[in-house]
Amino acid sequence: MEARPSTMSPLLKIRAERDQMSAIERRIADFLLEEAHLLRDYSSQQLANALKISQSSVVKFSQKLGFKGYPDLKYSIGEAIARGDGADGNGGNGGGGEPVGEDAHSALAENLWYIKTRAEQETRLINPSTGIDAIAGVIGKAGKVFMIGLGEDGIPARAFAMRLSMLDILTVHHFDTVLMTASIATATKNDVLLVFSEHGQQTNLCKISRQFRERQGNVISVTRHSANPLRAHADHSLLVSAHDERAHIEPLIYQSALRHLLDMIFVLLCESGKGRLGQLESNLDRIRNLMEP
Amino acid sequence: MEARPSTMSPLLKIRAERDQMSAIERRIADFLLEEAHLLRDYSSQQLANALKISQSSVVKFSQKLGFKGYPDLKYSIGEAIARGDGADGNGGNGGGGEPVGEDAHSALAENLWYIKTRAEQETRLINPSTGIDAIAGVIGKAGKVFMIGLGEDGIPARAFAMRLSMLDILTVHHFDTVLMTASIATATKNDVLLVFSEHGQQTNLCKISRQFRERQGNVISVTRHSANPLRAHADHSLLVSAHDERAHIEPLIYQSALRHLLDMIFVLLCESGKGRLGQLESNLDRIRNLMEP
DNA sequence: TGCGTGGTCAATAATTTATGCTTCGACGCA
DNA sequence: TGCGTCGAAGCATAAATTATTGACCACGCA
Repeated sequence: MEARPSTMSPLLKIRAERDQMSAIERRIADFLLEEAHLLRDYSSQQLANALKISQSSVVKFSQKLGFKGYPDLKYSIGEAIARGDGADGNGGNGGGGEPVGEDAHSALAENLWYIKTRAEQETRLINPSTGIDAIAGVIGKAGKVFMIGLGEDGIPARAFAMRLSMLDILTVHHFDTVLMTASIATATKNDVLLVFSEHGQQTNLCKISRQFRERQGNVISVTRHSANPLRAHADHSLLVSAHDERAHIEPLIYQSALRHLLDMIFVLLCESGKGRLGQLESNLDRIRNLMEP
Repeated sequence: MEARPSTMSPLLKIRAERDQMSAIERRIADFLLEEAHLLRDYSSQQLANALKISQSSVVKFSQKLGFKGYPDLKYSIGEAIARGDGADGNGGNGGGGEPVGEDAHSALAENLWYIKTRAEQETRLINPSTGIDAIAGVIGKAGKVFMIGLGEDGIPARAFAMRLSMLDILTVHHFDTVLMTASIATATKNDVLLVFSEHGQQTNLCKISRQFRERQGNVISVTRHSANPLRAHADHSLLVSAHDERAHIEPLIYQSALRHLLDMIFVLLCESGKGRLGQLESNLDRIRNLMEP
């Protein structure tokens, strides 16, 4: 049993999991995020009353998050508030110790980076390290790696595909379900399919995943941390948590957090020995030769 | 009755009152002052056992100090510890930075993020905000925006192109110098060309830039912060600073810093009024419609 | 010695939390 | 469409924790 949700702010964790929650759980989560400071005088029963739900739901909520029970959650949130963590949006710069930028641009840049940092932390929390290892292992041992991502999801897919190619991992990348359907006809047991889809709702991608699994391939989904059919069809899944109320900001931080996750896996692959780094070096050399002279 | 012992740290209060306490109370006080961090997993009964006293003494102790009861005291001490208050005497980690992650993965992830953060800061420093404004202005007013980037440089180019399209900015993106050469035949005065090239050494890209300028277009180079020919041929330039001795890491942070820079520009464009956000919204809606039903 | 006071504890009442069981609704699959 | 499975929510209740009560003891003082 996991003793406690790491040393990280429980509020961060709650935000991270929020998407994957049921309606009632979300009610609790929102209350905690908004009104955390009121929690001190709330018993689980009172909290349940305030939200018009049953007391047991509150307890189960706490346990699902990895706390021993409601009092443990409450205690932990108390700590977080005292620390100035989370909750207030971007408020008192609590953690980083960065000096505040003097001009508008610096402020904007810092703020954006701060949000990205939070998303990265949330994302880290929801991807168990055993899962990441497993995924790195599967990719490292794969025969062929197939990748697909539509629209904006195609970008990280392509970036990751390039990276893998540099490690001499045979990678096939498509922007297109039709081409991909054709490609996976050649898939066999040791192959891997990475499916990128922020919301995981495309039925076409689900179909492709199913076909791929019928051929004994390993499917890895890469989606937002929400319940979604794509994830359900996958052997492994990578999850991303990234939130901002502004619709034009959210995609930026989604991509940033995802990128970091993939970077992690790339680094793990690089450092998994087996001369990966040597392969990378020689590929870089060849590219340099091609470009410069 | 005093609802709560003011806002003063409970540990201070305990120390203050310690001298006027009975022997047993003093036992409790000392334990709390010394071992406050253990309190989290102690119920009033357990604490009593540990001190070989009765549970009711613990409760009465709490109430005497002005707390509603034992849980209230416990909560309050939890806050105090989180705040770094009193107790530990030597001030521990000075109150600054983040706690170090517990497992290898967290450490790796945090370290990588730290390096990215540094690169972002460096990058911010070398791009004058006037330059960024100018570039955002040029793009915002452009007729067509052309983009090119070869190999890995194609990825941020493509990502940025997608973003601009969402703002109803007409964008043409190529991975290929040949196609690009053809495309820019249509370029005119208000058009913009963004050239992505980490090292800025490709002569083909320089040529394209030159041709583009001959047609009165605006050329923006996106390169590393080094003296390079591409930059020399551009009207504006975006610069990226990203360093790491490990060859497999450096590209990651280069991309990250670059991405952030482009994100900044995107946000500036979004917030430059003129109904940009509205356009973005409606584009997002249309995409959602296309994907889901 | 006898009395009042303050402190402690064991027993128990009250409250709070955790769990088992049941029902309900969503979803995948045939 | 219908069926089976699964998870989520609530109710009832068991378990635990916490708060209170009253008895007992030690001590100071008249």
